[in-house]
Amino acid sequence: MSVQERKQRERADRERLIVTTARELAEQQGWDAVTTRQLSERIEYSQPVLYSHFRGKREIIGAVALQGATELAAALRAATAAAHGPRARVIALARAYLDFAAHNPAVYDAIFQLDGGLAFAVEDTPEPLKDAFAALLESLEQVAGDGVHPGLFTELFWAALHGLATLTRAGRLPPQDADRRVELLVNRLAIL
Amino acid sequence: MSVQERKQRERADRERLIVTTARELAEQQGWDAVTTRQLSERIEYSQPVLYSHFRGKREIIGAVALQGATELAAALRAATAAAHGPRARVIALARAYLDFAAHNPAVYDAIFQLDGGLAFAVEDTPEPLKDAFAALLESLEQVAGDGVHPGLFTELFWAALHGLATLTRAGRLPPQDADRRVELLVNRLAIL
DNA sequence: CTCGATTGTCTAGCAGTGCTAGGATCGAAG
DNA sequence: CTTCGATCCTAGCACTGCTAGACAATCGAG
Repeated sequence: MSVQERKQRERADRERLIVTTARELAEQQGWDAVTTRQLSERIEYSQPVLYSHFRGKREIIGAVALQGATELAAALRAATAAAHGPRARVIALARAYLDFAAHNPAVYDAIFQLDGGLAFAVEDTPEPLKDAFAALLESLEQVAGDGVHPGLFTELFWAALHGLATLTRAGRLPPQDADRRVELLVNRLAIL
Repeated sequence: MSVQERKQRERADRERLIVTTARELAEQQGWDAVTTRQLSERIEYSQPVLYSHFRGKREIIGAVALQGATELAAALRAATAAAHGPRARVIALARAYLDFAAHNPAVYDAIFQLDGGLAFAVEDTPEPLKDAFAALLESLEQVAGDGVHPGLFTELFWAALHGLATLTRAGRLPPQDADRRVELLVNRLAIL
C-alpha cells in the first residue's frame, strides 16, 4: 500500500512540476514558447509523459488558468481586506486586479484569453473561476447602487477592468495614465 | 506602359483577393483554419504567391485588421449620425461597437486580439486605427464631464466596451443581458 | 528466488504548420 | 525568332501537437 501511495504522491508532484514549469516558461518567453518539446525537456521527461497527465496542451493551459484564478481571488480579497471605507476598497480592488494582470500576463492570458478548455457562465464552471468572480462581487455589491442588480454591476465593472488590462498590455493604452483611469472608473461607476 | 499598368492592377486585385479570402475563411472557420495552404488553395495560387504580397501570415492578419478598423469607424459614425440627443448618441455608439464585434468576431480579433504586427498608441499608428479612436472620441468628448480629459474618458469607455465585447464572445458573460449592461454603462459613465 | 504480467517510460514517427530556395514557364522586348 | 527577365510552382526545411509500439523496470504469484 505504502508503495502505491508513494507513487501517487510522486505522480502528483510531477503534475505540479508540469504546471509550474509551463507557467514559468510562459511568463519568461510567452505562451508561444511553451511547446510540448520545450516543456518536456525542462521537466526532464519525454513528451508522452505530458499526455499521461493531461489530454493535451490546452488542458495544461487550463491547469495554469485555474491555479492563477485561485491566486487572483486571494489577491483581490487581500487587497480589499486591507482597505478602509467603501471607496478605498473599490480602488484597492481595481488596482489589485490590474496589478495581477500586469505582473502575471501569461497567467492572465491563460485565464481569460487563451482556450484552456474551461467552461464559463454555466453550471459546471470550475470553482476557482466562480470564486474569483465572487471576490469581485463581495466588494462591488456594496457600491452597485439602488435598484441595480449586483451581479450585472459586477459584470460591467469586471469588463471595464478586463478591457483596461488587455488594452494596456497590448500597447493600445498608454500605461502612464493607468491610475487616472482607475480613479475615473471608480468615481463614475461606483455609488458610494 | 499599358501592359505594366494592367499587371499592377492585376496584382492589386490579387492582393485584395487574398485579404478578403482570409477574412471570409476566418469568419467561417476561425483564424486557426487560415493556414497558408488553405488560403493559397482558395485563391487558386501556390503558397509562395502569398509571400510576394505580404511578409508573412501576421501581415495578412494586419491587412484584415486595417480593413476592419475602417469599417468599424464608419459603422460608429453612421450609428451616431442617426441618433438625436447626447444620450441616444452614446447608446447608439455603444450598441454599434458591440454589434460590430458580435457580427465580425474574426475581424474584431484581428484588430484587437491577434498580433497583426500593428503599432498602437505611438507615432506611426496606422491611420484607420487612429480614425476608429477618433470616431469614438467625437461622440464621447461631449459627455466626458467637466475637468475630465476627453481622451482619457474615451480610453476608459472604450476599454469597457472592449471588455464587454471580448468577455461576451468568449462565453464569460451571459449574452441576454447585453442591453442592460450597455444602459448601465452609459448611465454611469456619461455625464449628460 | 524465479518468472510472467503489469506498469511506466522512451524512441521514432505522423500529419500538419509557416516559410523559402531553386528551377520551370511564359511573355515582352530587341 | 531569340533572348532575357519577371512570375510562379514544386519540393523541401524546421517546427508544431500528438501517438503507436518497443523497451525496461517493477510487482505479485508460485
